[in-house]
Amino acid sequence: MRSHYCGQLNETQVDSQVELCGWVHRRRDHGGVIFIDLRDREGIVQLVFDPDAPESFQTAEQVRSEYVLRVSGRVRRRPAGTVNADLATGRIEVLGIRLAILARSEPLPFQIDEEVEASEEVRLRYRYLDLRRPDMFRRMKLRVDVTRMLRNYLDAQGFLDIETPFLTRATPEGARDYLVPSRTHPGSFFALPQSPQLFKQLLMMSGMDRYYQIVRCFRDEDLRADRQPEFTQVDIEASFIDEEQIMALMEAMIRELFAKVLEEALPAPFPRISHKEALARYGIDRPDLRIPLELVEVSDLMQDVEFKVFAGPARDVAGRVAALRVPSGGELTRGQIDDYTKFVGIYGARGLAYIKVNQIDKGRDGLQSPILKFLPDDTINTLLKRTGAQDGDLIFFGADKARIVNEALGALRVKLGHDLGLVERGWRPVWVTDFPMFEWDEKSAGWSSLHHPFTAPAIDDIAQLEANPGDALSRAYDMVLNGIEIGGGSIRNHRSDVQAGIFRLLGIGDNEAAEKFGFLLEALKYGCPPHGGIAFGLDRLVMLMSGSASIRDVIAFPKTQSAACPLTAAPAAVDAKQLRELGIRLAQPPATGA
RNA sequence: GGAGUGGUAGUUCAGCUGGUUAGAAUCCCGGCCUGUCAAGCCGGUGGUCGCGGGUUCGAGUCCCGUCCACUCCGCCA
Repeated sequence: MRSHYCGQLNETQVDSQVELCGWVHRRRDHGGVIFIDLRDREGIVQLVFDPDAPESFQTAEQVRSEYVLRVSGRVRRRPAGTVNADLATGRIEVLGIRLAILARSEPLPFQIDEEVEASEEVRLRYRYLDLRRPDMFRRMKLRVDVTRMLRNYLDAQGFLDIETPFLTRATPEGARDYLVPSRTHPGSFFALPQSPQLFKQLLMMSGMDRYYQIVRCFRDEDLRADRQPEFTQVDIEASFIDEEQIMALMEAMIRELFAKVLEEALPAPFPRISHKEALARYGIDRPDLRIPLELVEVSDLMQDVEFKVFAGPARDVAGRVAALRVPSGGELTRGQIDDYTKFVGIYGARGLAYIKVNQIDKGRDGLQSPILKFLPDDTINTLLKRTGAQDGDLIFFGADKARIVNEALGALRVKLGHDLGLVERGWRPVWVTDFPMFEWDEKSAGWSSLHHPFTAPAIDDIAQLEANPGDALSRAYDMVLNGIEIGGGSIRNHRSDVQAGIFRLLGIGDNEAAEKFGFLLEALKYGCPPHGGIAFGLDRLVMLMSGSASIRDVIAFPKTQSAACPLTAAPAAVDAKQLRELGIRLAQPPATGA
């Protein structure tokens, strides 16, 4: 039916007969000559029809946008002066000899490849049309290139692609599960996996040694631009390996990925930063190193100042006072500063103090700020020195609980970086290590895992761990690229006593642990190799690599922010019969509509 | 659960402080046109102003509620 893809044609086919199939991208009817841009996934080529071939010319007159055509014709060089430099096939055209309309098309709800993009709402409703756009095809193709390269790498390293169940059991901790009712066990439910975590660990206990899977995961939590209810992980686990070996293997994989797919060189090795240092310098555990701004610790300078807003948090062990120097920030208007104050309010900050640095060699008189009168000279001098302030700068301050200061100034740092055009070009990967094992959860008044409950602690003395859970570090590591966490993993607990101790610390009683994780604790007793792994967010990785603003743009059929599919109108009510078979009765009648 | 932005022709948008018959571009339809490539020129069709209520002599515009989309906070081991 077809001899070439439209986009593959070039001058080497001149004078040869070709057969093409594709969609009518555009049609230009000059009365006596008709041009049709024929599009397939590989590109666009111009067809020409003239009245010398009356049959095909008459058919071409009927053709409309997005009709599906099959054409036989002769490739020829375009006449002088009519070459289109914007088109890959612009030096040639195909003189149409025979033309068949394979399918007609009604006018589309939106135009393909228009510079004015349709709204995402419309694009998702007609996703199959949206995917016809060359931009979207390129993204899907990039995703294919990425997964192929990752598979090749992992295969070459001896990792085995092994499938794990989608119908599994709900786990306490972690995200809300998507549940699937069991017909054969009325009243019981499967859960869709949040990740294949436990299965991949069990595979290590099975002696598979090295496992990987490119696998769908499900989490019933609220959505974001980089979060979908179903998403894809590159899930990896290996036995008899420590964190150094895993990290070396994985950053080599990502380096090779960027080198082969994007022809971009990533640093070797990736820089590393401890969780503690990341919070201190960037206020966040996934720093975007493209932004040159850093938080500066000034708690020690503010403990005895008159200004209570600073002195209070400075003296509080859980508090923090930090500064953020904005180069040339003196140019910010009062209105802009008000907007940034409003911005940090989102993160719970109650204000945003600042000092304008007009002329640094004039000391106090060269500065401008409502808080200046509260600060003694030596505090000001140390502050200026420590922040490296220069004439024309502005220094923002955050003072509150450390968590609020970090989140507010961390987010402000990123926002300022973008607003002021300070974001460096390129790729800045970083490993974040030395995470705390646990964090205190105010709501449940208990410890919870920062990573997940199967992560090994840096010390394997359970008594020591239980004595000071807040100080314990874990053997977890996150790979962060340009401020986005693209992967995270850890060395796991391979001793049942350590694992059981961690469950106790997390407030999971022995009975509950036995019921929910008994199979894991049991498996740990039968010769579990030391093991660890990592999981990459494939969607986020491809989003970054394609320069997309949302993972929806790299998923063929994504959900909206309310976790619905505009194309299929899922989720939807089901027949009463289906519910009866599952032993389910609805507490509320389904909302009627559609 | 919360904050913000948006919802007007098939599509992308404009519509001021409430005031006549809601506009533009594009798409679509018809006509002209033999070298265009976002072809051009002439003409035409196309509207539940998201939905419901309220204020008013009068609502696309103001108020209340609600739905949808997007961004963010919470949430996401």
